[in-house]
Amino acid sequence: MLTAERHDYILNKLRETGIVRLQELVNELNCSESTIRRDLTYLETKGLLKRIHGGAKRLYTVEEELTIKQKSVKNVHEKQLIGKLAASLVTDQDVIFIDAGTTTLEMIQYLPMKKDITVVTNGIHQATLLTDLGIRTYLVGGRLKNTTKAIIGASAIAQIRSYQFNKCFLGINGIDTEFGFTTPDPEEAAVKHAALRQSAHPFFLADYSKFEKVNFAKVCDLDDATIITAGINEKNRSRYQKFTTVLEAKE
Amino acid sequence: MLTAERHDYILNKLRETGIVRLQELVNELNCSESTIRRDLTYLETKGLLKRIHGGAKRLYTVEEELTIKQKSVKNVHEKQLIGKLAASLVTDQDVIFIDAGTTTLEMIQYLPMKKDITVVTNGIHQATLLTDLGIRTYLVGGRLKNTTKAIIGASAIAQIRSYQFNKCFLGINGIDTEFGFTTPDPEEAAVKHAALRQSAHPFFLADYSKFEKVNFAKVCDLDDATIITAGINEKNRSRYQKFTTVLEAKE
DNA sequence: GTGAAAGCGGTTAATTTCAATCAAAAACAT
DNA sequence: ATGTTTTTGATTGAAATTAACCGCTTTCAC
Repeated sequence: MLTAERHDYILNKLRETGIVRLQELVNELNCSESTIRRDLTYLETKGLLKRIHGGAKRLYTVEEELTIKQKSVKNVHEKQLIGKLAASLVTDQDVIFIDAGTTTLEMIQYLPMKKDITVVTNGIHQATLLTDLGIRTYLVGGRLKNTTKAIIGASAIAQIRSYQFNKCFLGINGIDTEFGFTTPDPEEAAVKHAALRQSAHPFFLADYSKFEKVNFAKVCDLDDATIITAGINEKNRSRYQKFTTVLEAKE
Repeated sequence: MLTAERHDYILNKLRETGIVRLQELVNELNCSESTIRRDLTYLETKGLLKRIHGGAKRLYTVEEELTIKQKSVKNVHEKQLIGKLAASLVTDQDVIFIDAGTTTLEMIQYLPMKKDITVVTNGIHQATLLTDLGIRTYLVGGRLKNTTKAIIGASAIAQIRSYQFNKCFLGINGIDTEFGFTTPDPEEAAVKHAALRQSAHPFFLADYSKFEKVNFAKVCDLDDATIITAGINEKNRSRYQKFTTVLEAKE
């Protein structure tokens, strides 16, 4: 039994049942407790499951319980640096897409210097803030997702397809050399993908915690977009620069 | 039975029934009283439920947030009465449109009793509140108007035209026997008109201060929709009842 | 009121699960 | 074949989880 085989087995079982017991896995996979423990620990560092006493569970439910406000507390400083750098890339006359999410929210406050821009967004909070700042704002229509306050669904994607953007700024949950850019919700991934395809210059905004993580739904490959980050360690910087452009925001 | 499994079970049951009894859980989960007690205590510290004598209940953070938002609004009491009456007109399986504006906002808090409804809205605040209450919500896309946080424009109208509503609930600024329903912004009037045309039963929500007023842009004639109001005086009631149905909300 | 029943929090001891360590086994490169 | 790295399985004491028990408070019927 190969390591990767066990990992697949565990993830598949998790996807079906939502929860797995360590002892069950020991029986079903015919290996020792230690091995399963190691597997679970590894898969947790990759962000693919959540370990619990006696086994592991899918983190989709956990993801839901975190509200936007709780999330926005994390890595605020890095996100502000990223936001500042991202906003500096926007020039006059630009038509840009800004994704829902906490990281992209940070860039909006730095936008007003750019007098004449048009912004399309699928985030409620983004839209509110943008109009408050007097920026010409279009909100994409469609179904509203409760947890992230993002507009998703076929209608949203159809609308995005009818626009052309100079740049788009997307949030992302996981960045991995093998699996590319990933996010937990397939519908959100589809929206991001649509925006990306309509953009001349697509950017992903991601603080250091997003690297070496994999989520359920893939948006695109690493070389399809530029990464804007901050607080990244030396190892990850050199590793990911081989695959795509990595812009690092500093003080 | 793993800890996390029990927690999920408890929270799900709570979400459905609103209240759980400790002894019920002991039977259903096959574990001791102490264990359930510990679970409930833990979940309470996490802010996921409220312990009560004999079990636990769901907590409504949403209602508390409501009271904060309501402060800067005029004629709150009348608007609440109107909102309650309007919500009572919504039945299971309905697909309804709710307009942007403060009056329509009041009706949303009374909606959750209606289990299975779908709501389309052009108001940012409406959309946020609706999803918080767990109602299936679609936001119309288009340009976002700064002052009222309403979505307007050709794209919004085109989207509304692609839906069919059982009912629509619209706010309005002026009601007059001669000029009908009017509002200051022609673009908002156009959105209201579009929603009205797609609805089997259109309603206008208006407190007493809106009668005998005329604004710039006309939405439709008096007999095109039903009026839901409160605090109206005797003279206006008899006058407007000649033209259309007037529902009056009382204590 | 009064007593019985139900519910409460805290303590305890037994059991299960955990992380860390180490040595054997397997895979790999030279 | 030899040495090196990776993977695995067994063992350990520590930590977490559990059911059962205790004395106390609340609730309810009479």
